[in-house]
Amino acid sequence: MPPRPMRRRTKLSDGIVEDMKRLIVAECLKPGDRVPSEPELIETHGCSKGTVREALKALEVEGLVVMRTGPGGGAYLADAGPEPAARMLRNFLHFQHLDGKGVYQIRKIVEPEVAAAAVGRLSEAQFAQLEDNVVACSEAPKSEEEQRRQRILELEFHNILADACPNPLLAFIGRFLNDMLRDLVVLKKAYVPERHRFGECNVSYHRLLLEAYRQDDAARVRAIMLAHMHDAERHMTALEGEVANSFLLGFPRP
Amino acid sequence: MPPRPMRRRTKLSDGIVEDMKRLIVAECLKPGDRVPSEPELIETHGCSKGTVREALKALEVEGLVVMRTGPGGGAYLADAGPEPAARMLRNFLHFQHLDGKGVYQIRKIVEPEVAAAAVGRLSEAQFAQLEDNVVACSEAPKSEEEQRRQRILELEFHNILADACPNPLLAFIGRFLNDMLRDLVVLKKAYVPERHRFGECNVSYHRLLLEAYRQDDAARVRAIMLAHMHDAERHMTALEGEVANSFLLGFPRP
DNA sequence: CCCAATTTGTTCGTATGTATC
DNA sequence: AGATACATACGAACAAATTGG
Repeated sequence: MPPRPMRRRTKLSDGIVEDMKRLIVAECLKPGDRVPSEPELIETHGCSKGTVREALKALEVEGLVVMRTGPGGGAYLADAGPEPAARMLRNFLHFQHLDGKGVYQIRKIVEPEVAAAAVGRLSEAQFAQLEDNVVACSEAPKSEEEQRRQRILELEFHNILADACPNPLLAFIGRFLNDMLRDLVVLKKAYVPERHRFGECNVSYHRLLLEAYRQDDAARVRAIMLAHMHDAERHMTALEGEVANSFLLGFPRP
Repeated sequence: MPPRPMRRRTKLSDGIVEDMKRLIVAECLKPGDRVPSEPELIETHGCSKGTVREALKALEVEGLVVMRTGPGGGAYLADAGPEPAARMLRNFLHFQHLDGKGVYQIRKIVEPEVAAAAVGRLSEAQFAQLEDNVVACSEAPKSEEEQRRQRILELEFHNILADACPNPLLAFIGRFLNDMLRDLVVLKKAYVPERHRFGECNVSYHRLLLEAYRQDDAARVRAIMLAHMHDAERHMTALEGEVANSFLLGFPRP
């Protein structure tokens, strides 16, 4: 009786992926650690090179490993950063429809929480970044392109706050929303004077936030951010024509 | 001048993945549509089977395509459900540390918003599901195992509300948090009588919610849910020993 | 700077399973 | 039932990249 007449329902490579994940948790592997190389996996799983390559590819797409060539190369555990999760979330939203109103429905509740959580956790370097950001956003834009870059800079202000947020999932959500808005802003041709007023409002809110942060006043930070979000939503919905419904390709990176 | 002497920096399969994504957005492909099959991709990209298989595998992991064997088989576009994004988010959180307190920090702001957004959008079938859920959770559990299943059922109550939430991203976050808590509950040995009181509190909140939903009272729904979350957090933190720090393996599906 | 070793990246040929007609 | 079309898997080879002597 042959040992392997068992009908297989799942793909071989999926089983290898499962085994690798189990190995990672079982051995408490940390980022930078080596995981079994192609020849080793071929031996341990008794399958061919192409199959283990598919499994490694899957883990690579999930952001769990990075592959390196050459001696000492192979698959190394990579701490899955936020990028793969954000990419999948964009894939998911590509087939849904999420408009600017939907983004702000979440942002209005998330950003105040992120901002409040960052109180007392801002390093001197981050304070400096925030101040630089405010002054850079205060300068009058000389061109439409410059105005667009300022708008992206304004979003960067919020990302700095997310950096200081100790809750990793909350920070992820905040950053994801910011990136989403950044994607929208490049695809939108807004009425320029209107956008100028928008920018002036934003930077004034940012100044107020900075002041409240210096006083470690969490309640005030939260209140200012909430007002900021309501105001931004108002501007956004006033400007918005339609929304980008293709998040599939990654965001344009500057 | 040959068309392809360009030095390649990225893997061949990654380029194919990019091309496929561009094709999807360019042709406005919808779920169920066919994408080029292995032989076609071999032809169009001038590479071998193994390479296109890696590319297809990557798209499969991202949840963008499903593969079918047999005649008429091949790669078909699948509307990327929430599962791949949730999986990646778990990968990400595996290397961070997120405790129950962190989960509830987000849940306290997300669930009231989800609940309020569901007001006026519950179908009759969903009302029936919610009512069935409440009565199922009202019965006194006869065993610890049954109590555990009731706790999972209570989370299902919130997932039904997320189903009725029209904001896809907000619903995703709510469901993700629920799944996370479901993962925690199976890994935790809680003090049984304490958990019993916990369950009674939960179901009474659910009853209040159901009542407010019948009256389409969004403000009351939001207020009840907020109180519910605060109460649940209190119970949770009282019960919690440690937290699962390995979300890598998928959630156990009942 | 080149050479050699090591490991991934890629190709081809072939065989098998599976679903459709 | 048989033929067809496609994914799945195996194995052997070669190419490219990286490291260290």
